[in-house]
Formats: sequence, C-alpha cells, structure tokens
Amino acid sequence: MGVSLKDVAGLAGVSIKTVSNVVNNYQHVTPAMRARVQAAIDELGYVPNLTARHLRKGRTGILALAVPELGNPYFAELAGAVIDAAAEHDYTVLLDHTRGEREQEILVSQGFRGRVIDGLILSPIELEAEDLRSRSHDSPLVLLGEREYDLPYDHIAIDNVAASRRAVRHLIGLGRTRIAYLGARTDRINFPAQLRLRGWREELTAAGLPAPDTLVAPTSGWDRGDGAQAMAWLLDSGQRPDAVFAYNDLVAVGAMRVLAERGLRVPWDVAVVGFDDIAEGRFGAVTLTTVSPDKQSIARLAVESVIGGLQGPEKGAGTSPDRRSEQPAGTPAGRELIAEFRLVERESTLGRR
Amino acid sequence: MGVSLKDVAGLAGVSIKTVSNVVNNYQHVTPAMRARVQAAIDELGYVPNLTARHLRKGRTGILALAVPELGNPYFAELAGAVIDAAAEHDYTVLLDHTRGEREQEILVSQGFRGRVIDGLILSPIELEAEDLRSRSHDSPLVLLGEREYDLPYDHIAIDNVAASRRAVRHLIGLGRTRIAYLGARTDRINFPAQLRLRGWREELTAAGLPAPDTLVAPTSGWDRGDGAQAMAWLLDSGQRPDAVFAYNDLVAVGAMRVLAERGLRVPWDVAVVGFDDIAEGRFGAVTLTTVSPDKQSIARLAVESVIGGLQGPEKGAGTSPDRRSEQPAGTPAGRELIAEFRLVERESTLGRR
DNA sequence: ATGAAAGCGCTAACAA
DNA sequence: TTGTTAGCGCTTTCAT
Repeated sequence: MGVSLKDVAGLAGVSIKTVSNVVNNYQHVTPAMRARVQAAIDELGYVPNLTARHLRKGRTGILALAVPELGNPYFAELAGAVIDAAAEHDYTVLLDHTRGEREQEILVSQGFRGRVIDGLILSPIELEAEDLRSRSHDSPLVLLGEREYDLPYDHIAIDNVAASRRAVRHLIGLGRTRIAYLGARTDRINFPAQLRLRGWREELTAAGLPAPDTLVAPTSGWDRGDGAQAMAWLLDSGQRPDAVFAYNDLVAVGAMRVLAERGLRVPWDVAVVGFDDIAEGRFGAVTLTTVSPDKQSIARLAVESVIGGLQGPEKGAGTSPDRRSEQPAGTPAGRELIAEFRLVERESTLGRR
Repeated sequence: MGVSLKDVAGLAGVSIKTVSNVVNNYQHVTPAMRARVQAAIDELGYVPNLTARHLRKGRTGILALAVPELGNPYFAELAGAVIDAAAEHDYTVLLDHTRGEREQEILVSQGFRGRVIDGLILSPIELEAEDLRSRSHDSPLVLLGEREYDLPYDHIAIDNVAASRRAVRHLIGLGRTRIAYLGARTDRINFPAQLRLRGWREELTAAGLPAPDTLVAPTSGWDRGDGAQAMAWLLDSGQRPDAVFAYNDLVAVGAMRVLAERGLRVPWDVAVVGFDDIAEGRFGAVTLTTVSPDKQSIARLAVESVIGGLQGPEKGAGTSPDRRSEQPAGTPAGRELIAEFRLVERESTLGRR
C-alpha cells in the first residue's frame, strides 16, 4: 500500500513522532533534523493518510451538502458558493442530491455516512418536522430555507414573504392589476412556494387589488416545462393577466416562452418577475427581473453555522436513548439566520405600459 | 463521542466480533444471537464509524470529481450524472471546482486529499501533460475530454472533430455558406475549443466552402457574456455570417441575444448551433440546435474507469522513487473511451431560408 | 458459531 | 528536542 510514517522514520533513522512533528510542522524541531526528515519524505513520496488522521482526531474536514437537483442552476450556483465558503475554512464538500424526495432527504439527514462527514447542510423540499425529530445522529445539521419547524437546528433563509411582496409591489408600481402567481404546487408540501404565494396575496390585498384563485396557477414541479405548462393552462382557462410573478426563474423562463408563442409581448402585454437570479435570466431574448437572494451570504452563513456547531457544546447529545425525552439542556434552539435579497430589475418589467 | 462496537458488545454481553458479524450481516449467526445484538444496536443507536472502516479496509468509497465551474450548466448536469453513476456502485462523490485554472488542476490531480478519495475524475482545461507526468500519487485518475497526451490514464471523450463537422454539415445542408465559429480562445490552451475549430474548418473545406479567419471570433472564456461579445465583435468588424457554430450552448445563447438586439432573426437571417445540450437551450425564445454529448454515458464510463483502476493491477506503482524512470510495466496505457453524441435540431436552425 | 488479539496510520500523552 | 506507547473503531486472521 502507501508509504507510512513508519517507513519514513525508518529511512531517516528517527522515531515516528519526529516525522509527525515535521509533517505537522511542529515548532521545536532543529532545522537539521527537519531537513533530514524532509529528505526522506521526498524520497519516498510520502503523503499523510488522512483517513487515519481523521479516525484519530474524530473529525474529517468534510461537510456534506444535499440539494434537490444540481440541474437546477440555482442549486448549482449555490453549491459552488458553498464549496468556496467551505474551502475558506479548510473544509471540503461532499455533494448529494435528493431530487426533493422525502425518502432521500430523510436518508441524508440521518447521516447515513456514519461519521465521514463532520456536518450537513440540507436544502429540504418535502422533509417534515417529525423526520428530523427522530434524528439520532449527532453531527451538526443546518437547514437551508425558511424556518418551518421548532427544532434545534439552525436554518438559513431569506424572508420569502417580504421578497415576494417586494416583487409584487414592483409590478403594482408598473400599473399592473391582474397579477398571476405561477408555481403553486398543490400535491406536495413546499414551504417557500407557499410563502411566496402568501406574499403575493398579502401585497395585492394591501394595495386594494383582488387576489383571486383563478390567477394562481399550480405546477407539479418548478422547472421550465412546469412554468410553460402553468402559463398555458392559465391562458387557456381564459385568464389574461398583465403580469406574472413566478415561483422561480425557471418557471418564469418557461412562462415567457409560452407568452411569446401566444404572441403576448413581455413586458408590454405581460410583465414577468422571477425568483433566484440565475445567470440564465441575464441573457434571454428578454432579460428577467428577479428576486436575487444573496447566495454568497447564504453559503457563508450555512458553512459557519455547521462549523460552529462542530465546536459548540452538546456534541454528545442524543447518544443515550433516554436522553431523547429530556429537554435538550444546553442545546440552543435553532437560530434563524436571515440573508439579504434584492430585486434586480431587467427588461421583463421595463417601464410602464 | 459516538457509540462503538465495544459499547454494543458490552450491552449485549457478546464479543465485539459477533456484533461486527451482525452489522455486516455475516452468514453464520444464529437468529437468536442476531436478534439480541440488534436489540443492543437499536437501543444505543449505534452507527458504524466509516472512517475506521476505511482505515482498516484501505478504501473509502469516495470519488472526487473536479470540474471547472459548477455555474456552467453543462458541468452541473454532468456532475449530477456522475453522482448518480457513482451511487449505483455505492460510491459517493466529493466535488471540487478548479475554475479551469492550471494551478488548481495540478493541486487536485496531485490528490492532495491524501487517501480520502479512492479515485479522481478530472475535467481539465489548462492542465499540461507534464503536470501529470510528475504525479506521484497512486490513486486512479481518469480525465474527461479528448486524449491530449500519452499518459497512463484513461480519458473519456466524445469525438469533438466529428461532432463539430456534423454540426457544420447540418448548417451547410441548410444552404448556409458564411458560417462563423465563435469561441476560439487564443490566450490559453483548451483542447476541445481547438478541436471544434478544426472540425469547423475541415467540414467547410470538404464542402468546398471558404473558412476564412475573419469568420472566427475569439473569446476570453465560454460563458454567455463571452458569446455576446464575440458576436458583437464579429458584426462590428463588418462580417455578416448567415450561420454561427458556437463552442458551446452558453456562447450560442449570448450570440443569439446580440443577434436579436441587432435585428437579425434566428434562424432566418442567421442559423445557430451550439454544443452541450444544456436544458437552457430547450426553452429560450428560440430553442437551440445543439450537439448533444451523451452525458449519462460519459459519467458511467468515467465512474467505471476509476473503479476499474481501483481493482486493477499495479496499485502500488509510483511508490518507490526509482520506479519512476522505469517503463510502467503492467500499467496499461491510458485507454480512450468514446461516448456517443447526436445532433439535436431545434428552432435555431429550423428549415431553409 | 463465537471469541481473542493484532493492526490499519495516525496523534497525543507522557518520558527521557 | 526527540522517543515510546496507547488507542481512535473497525476488520480479519486464528482459535475455540
């Protein structure tokens, strides 16, 4: 197999500890000794076996990130940001995708990788509170997305309701009055989707405008195709919205495609606002106005939260079964870490009619 | 810390080995014993410490995938495919991005993760042959992309020249004669970019059409913005191509944006073909004709290649320094594994003029 | 069918 | 400043 400390020690004629000292550049090593050992290291091409180090130290320097789907640019971009943020703290990232399936999310949240990862950042779609409550694994977990449950895990989110209201307010400011919401998935739970719908409704109501269910288009997912379907469904059902607020940019892109097919011009006939600010929205035939969550900050907060949990107290909680019924003593309740967002105005809502 | 085999053994009143047998569901365990041990496992919430298992077994079940940029949908989609392919073989994937920087690529290829990963799949941009030649690390490496060097590593690719010729032939079949190539990055090495340029030139020449350098637009990268810039540059330089073959879909998208701004209609005035078949191309105002590499197959071939290398011979090669000068004896020369591609025709090349 | 003990490669006490 | 030793949690002979 590989070259070990012992091999190096043998060649250099020193003890294993001395080699270890050099490898970890411990202070008190004479330059002469350091040089001698280094020579042996170079000659043998020694590389420290991190697995062994991990076992010994009880930590691996690996974080896991589980997102629904890497094909969704928002998550791909977010994953990139997380990898960067983790690298800044000398952590590397193991990536998983859950397809937004509850089954997968539970599996991941149970930490099925048994101690290979120091912490987990999970972006749940269908996960329920109870799924986490029975969680026995003690490695730090942080959730991406609005605080849905009262559990002892931090979660990172932007204020979805406020962001949606901001988007809708922008449309109202443009003089639009028949503003549709695209992406109300009905068959399954998705908290952000509901919150964005709520924001839509609240802002319309606040402005004294109607918020009829007929202007709410359900989708079965949140991809471009779903957006196209929803838009087509809405138009086919006889609605003629003068603006569309979409669950996310992908849905918006799909909707714009259908609008173009139907001869409706964006932004003149229908203004469109998306959510996520993916790169794609900056380059279409009509660039997309969108709610832009601060992905760097989300990533940074998430990474710092898991790492914080690593060094924090109560690492051993949840180990013994009878602990489970106790009030989690020193465990701080999950914090809500809020990242910023801003509305990026582009062509899809450019100017008044 | 965590619950160990010993703890379970203690509670169940059996030896550590027996618990291990149950955990690994070894054949010869009496049902009664199995039940008893399982009870103890459940009670303590025991989860095997994989790090320890890894140390003992000498392998971790983790593969690394290094791509230039996750923000590029092609790589994001490919990464998703690799994760799936790896999962089928019970491997998980550690993700890295190199930003296409040589420095980063070298770092990754040296396997700086010392034995935490069993193998590496690297999609290089700037990496040079020499960078790999000095590679001492012995974990299996497979390269994504055309065979550039004569090194003992497998590489997975599609036939870039053939694919480009196919794309250009399609444009010629449409009656186009002034076909531009967008994405000839000049300042740095990028093999695929050069091969695609070559394919463009070969096919034009074969058809008896001119392939003037004036129809070749350089870019500094391969993102949407680069495509837009290149297209603008080409038009500003007085060229009026009737078709564009772009290095990839992102460049094509950027180009289409500029064409629209200039009042040129796709496909009537200018037909456009991209490369990669990213989801984005299926939903723009004008859907994009593109060369579609079989990503699933690429992923599968890559994963099988690294895993194959894991079980193959010569695992210990490169360990002793004087081996380095030897002809790598049993080491098979790197194979060239070719994945399929197909041309997907969409609106951007729909019909003749 | 189950147990005892060695050891994967490393770090961290403790000694010298 | 350097060496010795125990042990992280697991698998794996070898016994029984």
